[in-house]
Amino acid sequence: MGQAGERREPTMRDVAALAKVSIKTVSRVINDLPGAGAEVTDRVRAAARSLGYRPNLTASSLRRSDRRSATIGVLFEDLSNPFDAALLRAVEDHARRSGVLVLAGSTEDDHTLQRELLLSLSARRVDGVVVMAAGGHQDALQHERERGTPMVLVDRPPTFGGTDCVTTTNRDSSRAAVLELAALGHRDIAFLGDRSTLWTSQERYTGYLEGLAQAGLTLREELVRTGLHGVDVAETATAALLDLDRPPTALFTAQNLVTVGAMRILRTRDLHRRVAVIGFDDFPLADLLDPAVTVVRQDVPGIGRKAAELILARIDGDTSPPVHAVVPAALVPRGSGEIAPLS
Amino acid sequence: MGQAGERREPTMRDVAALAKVSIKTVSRVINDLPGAGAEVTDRVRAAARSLGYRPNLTASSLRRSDRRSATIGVLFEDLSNPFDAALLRAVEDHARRSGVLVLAGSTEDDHTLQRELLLSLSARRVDGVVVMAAGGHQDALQHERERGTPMVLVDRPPTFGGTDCVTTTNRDSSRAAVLELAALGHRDIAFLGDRSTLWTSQERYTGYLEGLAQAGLTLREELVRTGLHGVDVAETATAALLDLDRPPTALFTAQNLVTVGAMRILRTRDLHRRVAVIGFDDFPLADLLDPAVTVVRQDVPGIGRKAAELILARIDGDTSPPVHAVVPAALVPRGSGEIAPLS
DNA sequence: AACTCCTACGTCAACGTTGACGTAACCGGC
DNA sequence: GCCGGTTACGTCAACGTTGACGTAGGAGTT
Repeated sequence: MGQAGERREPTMRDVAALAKVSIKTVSRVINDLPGAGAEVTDRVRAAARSLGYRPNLTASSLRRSDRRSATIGVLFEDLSNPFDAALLRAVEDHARRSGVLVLAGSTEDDHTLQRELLLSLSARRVDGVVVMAAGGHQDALQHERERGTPMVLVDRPPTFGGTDCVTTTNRDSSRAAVLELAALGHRDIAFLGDRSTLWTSQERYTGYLEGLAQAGLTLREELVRTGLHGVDVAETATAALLDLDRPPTALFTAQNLVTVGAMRILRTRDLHRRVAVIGFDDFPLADLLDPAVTVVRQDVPGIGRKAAELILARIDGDTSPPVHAVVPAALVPRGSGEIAPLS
Repeated sequence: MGQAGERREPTMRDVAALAKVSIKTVSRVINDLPGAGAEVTDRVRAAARSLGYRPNLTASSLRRSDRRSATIGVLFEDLSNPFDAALLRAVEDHARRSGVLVLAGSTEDDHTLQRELLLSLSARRVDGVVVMAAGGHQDALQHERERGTPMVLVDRPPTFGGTDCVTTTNRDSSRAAVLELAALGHRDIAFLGDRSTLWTSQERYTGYLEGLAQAGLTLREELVRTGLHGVDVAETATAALLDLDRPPTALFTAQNLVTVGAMRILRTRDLHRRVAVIGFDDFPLADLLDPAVTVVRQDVPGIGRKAAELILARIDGDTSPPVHAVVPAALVPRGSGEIAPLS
């Protein structure tokens, strides 16, 4: 209520007094429930307007039997990451259309923080949560789910049962990317991945292995670099790969920031037109780089929409069996992935 | 609470019954208030844990005299825009450290939507709001502010009084950018701006005019293109500029998406190494483009921190006069802005 | 005319929590 | 043994709203 005024918020009681009706009648009018005459309805509306009455959803949800707060929690790793931000936006859009608002938080892929945020959301009695699970164990998530909180995981599936999730074709699309590179003649294809505690990293790595196998290539362990959290670390790893006696002629970078780091180093070494790159996850301006970056693009709006649909349905009491929705990703050839090896 | 269990949430009453104390004692223990003995405290804690008790912040805030919901609203234009997303993240971080969560929404620069979202936030009794005002009139914002809701505007100042805001050095930095281009010998410097209803666009345009004047250049009206909302429109406008009989040798692009559109067209016309560009707002990968893009970079974390500090202080009852904080932006020379005109 | 039914209200208690206030037990000092 | 003070509880009402239920009056039916 703050510095200006310090007035008490008008309540239904105040409206009732002004309109000379009972508080219950005000409740009926405000909620468009039957049982209020036309003339009384007008009087109540006028009184509410003149007092600047605003319904109190917290009091209402406390008392109502359904207990809805019309609010969901969204916990992603980092809301400033373009992927997370786009996903949040998609979820928010669909939620808003159902009158549901979004409490958003960044978990930093940290269990403790994720747990604290879950508790904070729970204290505010959100109707459900959409979570990008922090890597490693999911104890706090599982506990929250088992309390009955509707939950949808995005990007990464649960390690426990009974919970919906929405992911993309991590493994299949990774395999396809590697086969694409192999088809151009690349035999030394490196894998640069995010922290290997992340399910997506593991899946993409598995896809990489499958791709190599299917192409009849043998894995060179020293071409695999994981645990690359952020652009800086990815740069270092890329530099190290290029310093090998037999450096890779193509890179499969399994996360957007890793792709950026790799491109940056290739650029500084003037190898960007000679070493092929396919990245997982599209990112803004990938098409404007030199060369434009070939990526596996997730359908972010599609994932967000699906996640929103699922959580809203569960909140509405949908008790059908849990769903693992897989939204297909697509290879977007732009140039960097179409560079053939120097023979 | 959803499909699994359908159990009733345990309340303080349940905990009290199990611990064989009064409900008020449970309240004291849960809130770490004095007046509970050591043995009783242990019993209550044990009971709460065994029942899986979770405090109900909505009930608590309804009853408490301070009425805090420990939640603020954040309404930005588009949460998937990198600038907005980074700002949200900065605000969220600082709020969380004070135990405050963030209800986030995108206004799409639409008054109606902004008004609806404000009402939704108000119904949930948020403690305050941080808003990127939609262009044009600010009636709904002003009304909300006058009700006493603590409010901080970011990126754009209020058209009404008594309200804090945080902006950047739009005009000064724009002038500096134009002077930079002029110093290189550019005499035909175009201005490409976002919708001119936006205060930031106007300020940046004013800075552009000041820069021209200070450099002794005359304004060529046909080199000014505004109302460019989004990358596509910016592309069209850039193409039109380049098709002039006497096209500009330098572009000042006054918003990040506009910069992207301009770079894209310069690239397709192979003019990217001949036409200079300075953009307002940094964006991811600006340093990786060819040429790397010289930009005016806002201190986004600084803006977010300041906004969070202000709103939290106001919520805490700070009644000092309203502040217009200006967080300085910096010119980041990377290459595109250092291209001299062909003589 | 007595009846049922419906509409348009009103009254009351309860949602989960906490502020205000009450009280019994105990402590120290004289 | 009495007083004033403190500690550790408990009781009660209230925050703003709504579900359950009550009731008065009118319309329709028999």
